[in-house]
Amino acid sequence: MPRRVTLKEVALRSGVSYQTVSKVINGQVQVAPDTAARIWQAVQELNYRPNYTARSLRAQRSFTIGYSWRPSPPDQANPILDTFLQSMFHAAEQRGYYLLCFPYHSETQRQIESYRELMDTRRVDGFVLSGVEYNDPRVLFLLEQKFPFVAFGRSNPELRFPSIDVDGGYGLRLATEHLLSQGHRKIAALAWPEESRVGNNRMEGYFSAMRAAGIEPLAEWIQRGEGRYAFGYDATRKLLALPEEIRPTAMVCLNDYMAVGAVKAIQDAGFRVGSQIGVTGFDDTPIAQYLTPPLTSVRQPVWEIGERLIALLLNLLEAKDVVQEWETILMQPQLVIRASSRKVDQHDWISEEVMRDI
Amino acid sequence: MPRRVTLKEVALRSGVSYQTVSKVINGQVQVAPDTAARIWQAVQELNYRPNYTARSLRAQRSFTIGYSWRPSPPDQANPILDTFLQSMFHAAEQRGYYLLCFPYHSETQRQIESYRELMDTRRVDGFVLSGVEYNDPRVLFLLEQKFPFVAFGRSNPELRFPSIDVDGGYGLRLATEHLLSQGHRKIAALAWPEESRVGNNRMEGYFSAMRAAGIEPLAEWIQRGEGRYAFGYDATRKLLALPEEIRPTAMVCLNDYMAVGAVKAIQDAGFRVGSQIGVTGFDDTPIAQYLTPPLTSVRQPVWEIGERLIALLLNLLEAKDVVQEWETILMQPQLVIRASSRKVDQHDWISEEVMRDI
DNA sequence: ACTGTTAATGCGAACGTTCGCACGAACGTT
DNA sequence: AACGTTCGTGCGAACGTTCGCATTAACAGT
Repeated sequence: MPRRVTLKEVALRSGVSYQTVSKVINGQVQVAPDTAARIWQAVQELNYRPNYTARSLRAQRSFTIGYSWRPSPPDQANPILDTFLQSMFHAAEQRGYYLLCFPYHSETQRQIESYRELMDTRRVDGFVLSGVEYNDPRVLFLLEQKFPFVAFGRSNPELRFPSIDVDGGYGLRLATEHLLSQGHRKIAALAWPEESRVGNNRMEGYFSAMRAAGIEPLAEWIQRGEGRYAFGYDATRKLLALPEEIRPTAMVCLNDYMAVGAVKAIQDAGFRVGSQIGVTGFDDTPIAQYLTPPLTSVRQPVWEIGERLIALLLNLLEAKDVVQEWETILMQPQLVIRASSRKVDQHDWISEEVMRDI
Repeated sequence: MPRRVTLKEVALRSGVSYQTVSKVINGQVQVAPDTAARIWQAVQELNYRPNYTARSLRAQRSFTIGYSWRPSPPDQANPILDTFLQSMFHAAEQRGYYLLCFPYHSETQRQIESYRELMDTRRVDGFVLSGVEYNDPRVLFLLEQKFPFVAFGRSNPELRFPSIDVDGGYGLRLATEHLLSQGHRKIAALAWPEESRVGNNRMEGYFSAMRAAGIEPLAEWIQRGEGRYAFGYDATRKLLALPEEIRPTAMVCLNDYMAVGAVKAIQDAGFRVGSQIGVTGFDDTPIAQYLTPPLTSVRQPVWEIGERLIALLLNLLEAKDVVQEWETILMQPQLVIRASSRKVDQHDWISEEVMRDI
């Protein structure tokens, strides 16, 4: 590990004071052309780079952003994590920042302690939050401390902070309208518990699309539970056991895992997914397109969200004075239509799939 | 954003010099009991925390570890990323370190530049690498610069650096032996190109298990290509088109995506997966257990790998003097047996699955 | 009472930057 | 020739720590 080159060494070599070197490098002053040339040459030859720590100490800024997220259970991977992280790294790097990632603690006390530690020791200049919920303790804490942050997701409407969210309602409206267009009228929904902010946003789209089509969803059609495979399977069995006249012929699911469970339950009950019973998921999990049948799902513009979150935060950090009023930026997801929601016959989508692969 | 509390303010409040406060906090000197009490009280009251940047500048260490990884294509998510990152964050936090994550650039020049930037500016004390290959440019660069790092994965045997790898050969041996135990003799392999170091390690397990059973694998059985769904599908069609006497009745796949493609091809060809043709994957992708039939796969001890990598690196950083000779630590994966490789009849595993879900 | 030892604390310097101000030289203006 | 301006450069200080050494006070041993 070669010893570091400092400003003083560059200065010595180019025959000026080290402060002058600093100013030339940062373009803060005009110097004689040959002085500048000597300095730049020395910088090249010695391969000088300013020590980030010293610069931070002086500037009282760390040029670092903190990010932590709730890990997904091992059987239910987060399909957007990789893309989301990379998009933030890229956006940050372009403006000279890096992301510091730190562990997620589930106990509130311990969690807040992590954030406090990083801000009090001045390791980070701001935070990115994700998965915020109603009365999120991190949001309350950071607002109280007046520490800069942005969030992926909304919280209580009265809490004002810069955030970006996917318009989940729009996504579910797309899915519901698509199923309606396939001729379905009795459409069920596999949803999350009522405390879920994200879940409620998405369900609004389902309700509004149904009502716009003149259909009032029955209470029996709304199944709420943990968003997992097992719940999707069980809930769908219940739905299929309803009397013929109110038995759903399609279902929208708030995530892909529930949808996969639903597909399995439908197949086990002897129905055909797509041609008989339509199913849509949410998230467009990587495996969704490889399922049998391929799953229709809602895809979020993840890369763009990451980029815009970082831009938002850095503008906040670098703004001198302005105190803004912040609104949530809503981004529109996209419906990826595959065979699980289309009323084409089974042979049809199989050959299509085969053709694409050959 | 409340202004920071410094050592001097604590000193003022407790009536000693700020240097003494520093020493007491770091436990470097013995002081009179009441002095210590006054200092600790002031620390409490003012909620003092040492400025990390100043400490780093003085210590010439950043207490930060850099990590970057090749992003997975959006249709083929990395199933272990979340767990791997969290395990490293936790291990690092316990010893007062954090992880700085930075973008992955595919052009070698640009990529090395990222590493150089972080080490030259002293932003990180060391790196974690993953997915290293033969003659990995990052490895060569860091070795040449004598900059501390550890790696997840092996490179050329003559390059010595601390690393941990999964014994992929062992994993494939387990899978192959399991298929042999189910009565299969003609077992094919869906593999990566010959340049793949990881692929070759895994294939050794296949070859050794086959030969130990007295079977010399036919060249036709080894299909090499990109580890994706489409390749798995195509390669399996070719395998199934072989003449009856050498047509494989089972196949091991070097990852789950190829295995999913293989399953589809087998089903399209009218065979039953599991009871007729056995399939195993690798990685235990989260969705593997929800497929039809559930996929037998090889699971890596990801959490432990992350923890041990960090421990290895921190020991390296904090070791005063010792120059060690480093060997690769091999960790053993685990075979998760599901219906895709078992010769039970179809009804059998369906009811088993249903029972678990109810 | 004087010295030697130990315990408790203070002081100055350093880590590598950036920033504001001052200083001298060169230049054009009256 | 004297005077303001501009240009190019240097100097001292500061950011908040930690570290080694110096200093003082207290105390025991002769």
